[in-house]
Amino acid sequence: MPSDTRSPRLEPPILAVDVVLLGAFDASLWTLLVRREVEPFAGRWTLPGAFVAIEESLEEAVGRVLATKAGLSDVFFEQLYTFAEPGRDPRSRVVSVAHYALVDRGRFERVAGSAGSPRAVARIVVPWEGETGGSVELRGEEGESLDLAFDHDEILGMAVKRLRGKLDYTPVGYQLLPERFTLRELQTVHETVLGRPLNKDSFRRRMLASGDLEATGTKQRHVGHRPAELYRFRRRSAI
Amino acid sequence: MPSDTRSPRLEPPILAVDVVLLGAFDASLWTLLVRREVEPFAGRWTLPGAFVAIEESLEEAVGRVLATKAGLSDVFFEQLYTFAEPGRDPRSRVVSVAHYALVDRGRFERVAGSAGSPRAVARIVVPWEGETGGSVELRGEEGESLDLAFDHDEILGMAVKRLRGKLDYTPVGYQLLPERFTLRELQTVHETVLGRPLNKDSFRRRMLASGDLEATGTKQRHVGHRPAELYRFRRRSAI
DNA sequence: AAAATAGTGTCTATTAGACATTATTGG
DNA sequence: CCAATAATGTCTAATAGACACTATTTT
Repeated sequence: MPSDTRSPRLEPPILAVDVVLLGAFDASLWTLLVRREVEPFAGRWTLPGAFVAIEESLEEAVGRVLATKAGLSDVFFEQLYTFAEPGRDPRSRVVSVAHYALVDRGRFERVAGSAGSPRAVARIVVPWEGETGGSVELRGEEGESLDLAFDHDEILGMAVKRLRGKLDYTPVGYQLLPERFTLRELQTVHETVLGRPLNKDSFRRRMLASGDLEATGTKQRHVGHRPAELYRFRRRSAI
Repeated sequence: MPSDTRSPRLEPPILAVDVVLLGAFDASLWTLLVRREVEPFAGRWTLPGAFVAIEESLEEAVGRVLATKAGLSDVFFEQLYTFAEPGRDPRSRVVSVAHYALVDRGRFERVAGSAGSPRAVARIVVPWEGETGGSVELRGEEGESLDLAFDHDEILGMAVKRLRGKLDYTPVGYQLLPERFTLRELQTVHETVLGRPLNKDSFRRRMLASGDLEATGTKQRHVGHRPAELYRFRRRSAI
């Protein structure tokens, strides 16, 4: 809310949200795409998104996108970045507040399973290490390369970079797992997000020392080897 | 850019940028405020901001705010977060893309020195530790408490939190120092931002090992003690 | 019993913190 | 010479990585 009364002519942009829905399994990050029906970029793939309604908050709009395009509710998500270049949409000025959302494998695959609808899941191939950042590549079901419309490749790259950065010092990784999980599953999720192997012993110690984990007292079953303890994520108490 | 053609009625919000201009010296973070002339909140303090013009990028708008309200050019800044709650401006829906900008003490004080204009510098008092986050307090010249209009206190708190988070793993701290600086000055800036003392030896080693520093070969002068080497920030080479 | 992974214990390497010592300037 | 801070060297504590060994399940 600027107090500048001498500012240039006002621009009434269209406000939108785009959502990078992420899952982490089978040694890859995965995301949900929808096929665009209308021009421009008709027939091309995009991130799921929607225009923000009057009197609707960004969070409500994201919730609506997740419900409408993915059939999901109660999903963890966070604001990522706002994309507002004047030329990013050839029609008119569209300001998109990008978000990323995280779900566990089961929920992600249920979204993917609803065939026939104009959506797809794509495997994300990250060609850079650490938090270097940059573009990522997308592969469809047959391993074919997928191109995104608008600046959505940039949004996707930023989502991966942000997730990698947040993984170490926030409890964001738990959002990619079901309620109960083993330490090995947690490590695999971290390795998938970070794109590199982690030391098992050190990872174990670090996670158990974090205070974020609570043993459920139950173990895996029918796994063909010694079953691992199942843990639950416990929100850090204040202080 | 959503492909959802069934979305609800579109809302043409007003797009704005707000800028948290930060300096770090005298054991505090400082920020620039402007006095609001018009209703609502006439007479109250706000962050400097402006509406975004048609065909103007967010970066251009931020540059314009820094030039107009602070007389600064070539300032480091980054996008912080987008505030879009429908009720945050009582007039109409204003979506503000908040940014934070960093300058060294000299540049900050030159901004502050232009008296008479409806602006002020305020000392930021952070009542929380680490990256807990939350509100911060503002103190004017005589130590009086300053209240901000709109949700600008929330923006300010988020800027401090973000800066603390980025300090350790990005070269953002150098933006708060002039081109040449001593290791002690760098440490003082870090301590000011983080709000806690740092171990001198460990800080020295860490900074020198980072590869971000280049000794200029010149030293401080007339300092009443052994003069320290002056360093320059060197951008990390790619790879 | 064999296969496979979970979980523990211990040693080593790396990094951070503490502290003593020397170095270099202004007064 | 004295005061003050820079810069170096060394010891110790904490943390991460490596690896051996034991434990518990299914087949």
